Amino acid sequence: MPEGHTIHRLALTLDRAFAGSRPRAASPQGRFTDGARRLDGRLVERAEAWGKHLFVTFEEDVVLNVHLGLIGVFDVHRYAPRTAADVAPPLTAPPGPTTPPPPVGAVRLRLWNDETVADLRGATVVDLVTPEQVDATVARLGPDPLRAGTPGNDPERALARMARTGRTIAEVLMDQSVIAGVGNLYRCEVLFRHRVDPFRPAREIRPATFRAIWDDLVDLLAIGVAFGQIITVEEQLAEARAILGDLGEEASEAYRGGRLTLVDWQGGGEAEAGGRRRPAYERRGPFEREFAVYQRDGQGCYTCGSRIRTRVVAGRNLFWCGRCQRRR
DNA sequence: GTTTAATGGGTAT
DNA sequence: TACCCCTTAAACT
Repeated sequence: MPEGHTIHRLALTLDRAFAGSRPRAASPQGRFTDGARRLDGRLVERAEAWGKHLFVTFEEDVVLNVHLGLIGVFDVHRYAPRTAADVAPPLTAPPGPTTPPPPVGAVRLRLWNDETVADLRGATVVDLVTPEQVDATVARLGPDPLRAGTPGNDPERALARMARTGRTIAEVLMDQSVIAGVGNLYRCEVLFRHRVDPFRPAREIRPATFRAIWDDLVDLLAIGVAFGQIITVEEQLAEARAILGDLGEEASEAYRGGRLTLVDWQGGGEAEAGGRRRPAYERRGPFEREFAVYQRDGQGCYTCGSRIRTRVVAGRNLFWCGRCQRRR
C-alpha cells in the first residue's frame, strides 16, 4: 500500500489520534518488545512524514522511525466513541470498551489510548532514533512533492541530480535521493500522463517536461492523501477535484500548496441528519481502482489501443504504452 | 495445501 | 544483478 501519500496520510492520522496523549505501547508479536517498553506511556508530541519515512516524536527526544517497505501496514482506527455525545441516548447506551480488541496477525507494534488503536505489521524499519538521526535520514532524501513550498524542496534539486546520471527516467523516479515519495505506481502513471518514454535517459528529459511532471505529482500525491487512494485517471481526478472544491476556499488553498492539512478536509464535509460531519471520501465512497497502464500489460491502451507492455526496471514491474510513450 | 505477487529498500556479489 | 527482509491474500495445484 505504501507510496508517499500513504505515509503522509498516516502521519496526519497518527498526529490527530495521539499527539498530546500518552498511548500505551506493546509488541504482541514480540519483535519490538524493548522499543515498545520505552514508548509505553510516553507523551506523543507529533507525527510527520518525509517521503516514505514516518517519524513519531515522543517526549525527551525519543523518535519512532517507521518505514513500511513494500508490504507494511500501519492500521489506525477508533475503537471507542470520541465523545459522550456520540453515544445516545445516555441511559441506554452500553458503556464503551476501555481496551482495544485483541490484535490479529503479526502485530509488531501496537499503540493505543482511550479512543484509538494503531497496529503496525510488515514494516522493514521499526526503530527508536534521535532527532539527529532523523535529520540525517531526511538529508539523504530528494525533494518531496508533498512538501512543495518548503524551502529547498523544489524540482530543481532533482533536475540537478538528473543532469549528471546516465540512468533512465524510469529508474530515477524510483530513487528516493532524487525525488522522495514516488513509488512504482505513481512512476508508471505519471510517465504515461506526460507521454514520456520510460527508457529515455534522465538527462535528456527537458527541464520544462520534468517541472510539469513535478507539478503533476504535487497534485496527484495531494489528492492521494486526501482520498487515501492513488487516483491518476483524468475522469476520476476531475471528480476528486470537484469534491475537494466543494470543501471551500481554505481547503482548496491548502491543497494547491501541497501542505499537510489535507486530512482536515475530512471534517469539512456536509453536515448530515445526525449532525455529524462526514469525510469527503465517505460521502462519495472510494473510487474504483482504475489506472491507465499499471498492471494492464497485454490490454489495449485507452488512448491509442496498442498493447500495454511491462518489464522489470529498478527492481519493480514497469508498465507503459509503447506507442503513446514513444520517444519524440 | 503451496506459490506468488504486492504502491520498498538494504546489502552482498 | 541477485538475494534478503517484512506479511497477507489471492492464485495456483
